Amino acid sequence: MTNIQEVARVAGVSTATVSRFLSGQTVRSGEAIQNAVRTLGYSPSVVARSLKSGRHGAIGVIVPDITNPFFAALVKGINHEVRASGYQVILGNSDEDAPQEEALLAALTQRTDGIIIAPLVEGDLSLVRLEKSRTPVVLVDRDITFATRFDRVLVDNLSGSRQAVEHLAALGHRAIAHIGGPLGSTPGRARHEGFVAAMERLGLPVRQDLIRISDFREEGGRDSMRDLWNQPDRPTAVFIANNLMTIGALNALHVLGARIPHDISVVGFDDVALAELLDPPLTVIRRPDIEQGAASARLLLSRLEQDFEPDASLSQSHRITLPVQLVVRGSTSAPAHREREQE
Amino acid sequence: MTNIQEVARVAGVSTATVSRFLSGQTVRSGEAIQNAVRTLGYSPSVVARSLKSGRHGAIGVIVPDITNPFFAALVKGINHEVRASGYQVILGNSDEDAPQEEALLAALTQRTDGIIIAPLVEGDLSLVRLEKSRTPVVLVDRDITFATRFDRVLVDNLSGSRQAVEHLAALGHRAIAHIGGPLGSTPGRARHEGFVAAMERLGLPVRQDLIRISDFREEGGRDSMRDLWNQPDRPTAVFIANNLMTIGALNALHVLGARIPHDISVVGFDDVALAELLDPPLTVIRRPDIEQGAASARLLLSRLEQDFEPDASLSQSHRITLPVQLVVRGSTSAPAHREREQE
DNA sequence: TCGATTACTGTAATCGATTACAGACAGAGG
DNA sequence: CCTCTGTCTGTAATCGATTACAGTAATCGA
Repeated sequence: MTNIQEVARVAGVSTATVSRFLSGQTVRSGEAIQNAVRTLGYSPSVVARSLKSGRHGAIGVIVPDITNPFFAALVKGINHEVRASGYQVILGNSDEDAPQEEALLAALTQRTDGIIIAPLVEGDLSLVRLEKSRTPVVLVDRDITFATRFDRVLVDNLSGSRQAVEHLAALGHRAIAHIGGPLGSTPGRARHEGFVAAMERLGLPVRQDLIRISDFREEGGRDSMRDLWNQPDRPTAVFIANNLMTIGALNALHVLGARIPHDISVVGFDDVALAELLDPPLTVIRRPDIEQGAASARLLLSRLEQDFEPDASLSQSHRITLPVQLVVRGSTSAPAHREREQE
Repeated sequence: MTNIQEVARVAGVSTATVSRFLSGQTVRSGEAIQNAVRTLGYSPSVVARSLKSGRHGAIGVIVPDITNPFFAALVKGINHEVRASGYQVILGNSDEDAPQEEALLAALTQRTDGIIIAPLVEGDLSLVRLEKSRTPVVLVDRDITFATRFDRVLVDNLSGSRQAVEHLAALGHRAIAHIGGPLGSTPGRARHEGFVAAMERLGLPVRQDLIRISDFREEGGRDSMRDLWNQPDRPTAVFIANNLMTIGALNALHVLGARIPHDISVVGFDDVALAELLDPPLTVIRRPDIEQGAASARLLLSRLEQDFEPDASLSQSHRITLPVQLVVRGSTSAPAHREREQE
């Protein structure tokens, strides 16, 4: 790799002059430097530059599982927003493993100017440590109360659960089940709370035997669904708190030979690819996934610009909540007549 | 951020001693240094380290579209393999944009020790430039003949096409259509060639009116399928060269009201999520996507280790071809009796 | 007791770019 | 002709870690 000394030598000037020319100042021997740069194929070392300046020209993104279409879409939104700004996006995949997430966090705080993360565990020590540093951080889908320094980009989980329950209730369902995510995580907790609140508001029974708290994974959804189905007093509808568990539940129902929506209506949180081509097409709560990424990126970028004028660093942390939307397809209908016996 | 000087000062030794202690050498005041490191919360700057050493402890991965499940799986496989080695994975998404890919390549060659890439354009100038550098490179899905320095990890496209055609032919199809990818790309070219070769070997007519060369995207698949369907002399089966085009084609057939497999049998290349829950379940050529990522990572890592012993750098570039496998589900069957009229 | 060996330590150069500082030089104004 | 101003330039310090080199002290054997 050619370095700035080489360029200076060839152009017959000092390295300071080359550096100044490259940063846009007018110098006498600009043309000679230009030529030297071209013939040598010189481009400045980003490593040396960031050692001197402390800035990396990159932002870090940490997700638990890049094969989850939601996170892929999130990353796409981030990328799209960051592209014009000249920053690099460095993506880390923690594989849902807390130690690995911590390692990623440590590595990326050293290589980037700011981080977008959907942390696995909300009370994590590494987050506490992170808050003490002055790295700008945007949390996705996590409404952590103690971390007031962090910006947060959420979706309206409560509204999503309410829309799902109201839709099912309007169709005549009373025995509505819920497969939820971990209550230690914001989406798990909020969607569960939203479900319970909506049921109560509509005067429907909140039956603990129809609520399964699972893990946001496909296997968890499968097992919970099988479990619910094998109950003596089966639900006529189920609201499932994320995409992967919905897929698992659909698989379970398929294997069990259940007819959707005749035997059971299904509403999932998060749209899934091919939802329209499924048998039947899946009714879901859809969230603006790409937009959620874009909003996170905008927040982070604005904070990075802000960092240049340090007096503004007192500014409050932002908290954005994006709306979600019920998309009715074929997996929900009025309950079959079996429901009448129960009334 | 505390630096090594600070640690040296607190421990009462020189920076050289601290550095030596941290790299595992035995020093007299190890305990004092240990304490200083702990109380100061010191961790060495990776930026300074890579400026000095020229190594970054990171590998770069560039994909055209992270929301394509194949690339997401590829990245997962890479991550999984790299995890133990202590390297970071830095992922770049070119969004199928050549200038952005080139910018990513330039940025990542500066920040990483080696690159795994599935380039957009095979004859790209930036690839030629890359070959002249001595950055280790692994190409995924691209069998570029001029770039002999690069390792390559491919799948057996020819075999995949053959398996698809033989399956359809065995069911009795003769009017088999093909929706292909760009012939300038290895997968597009090889799958098309494999299709033609298999048809000829079985004595089936290769009808140009049933071949559409498209772009590997969902819209391309949709348009091509609609086009094929609206022909006077429709095919009874179609083999589609990748996942996204298959999804597009399924959408088109859904909108057109075609019944699968009664009206038309469908085989896709690349498995798709939920394939089993589709109506009907989709028959596909499945490739080992995660394994393809893992193999790429192994190749790159071994080359990075090799770099320590420079005499071995003469070693040949590797070329790995992974097998693919036909997965028969419900979207293929014998052609309906309309076929008889044509015979 | 002396020289040789071993085991450790500190000084200072180095990686490549940026930038504070001071010096050089031209042109303007008195 | 002298001084002052403005514009450009080079020298050298700096970012934080690594490491060649030289030096010191302790230990061992003769």
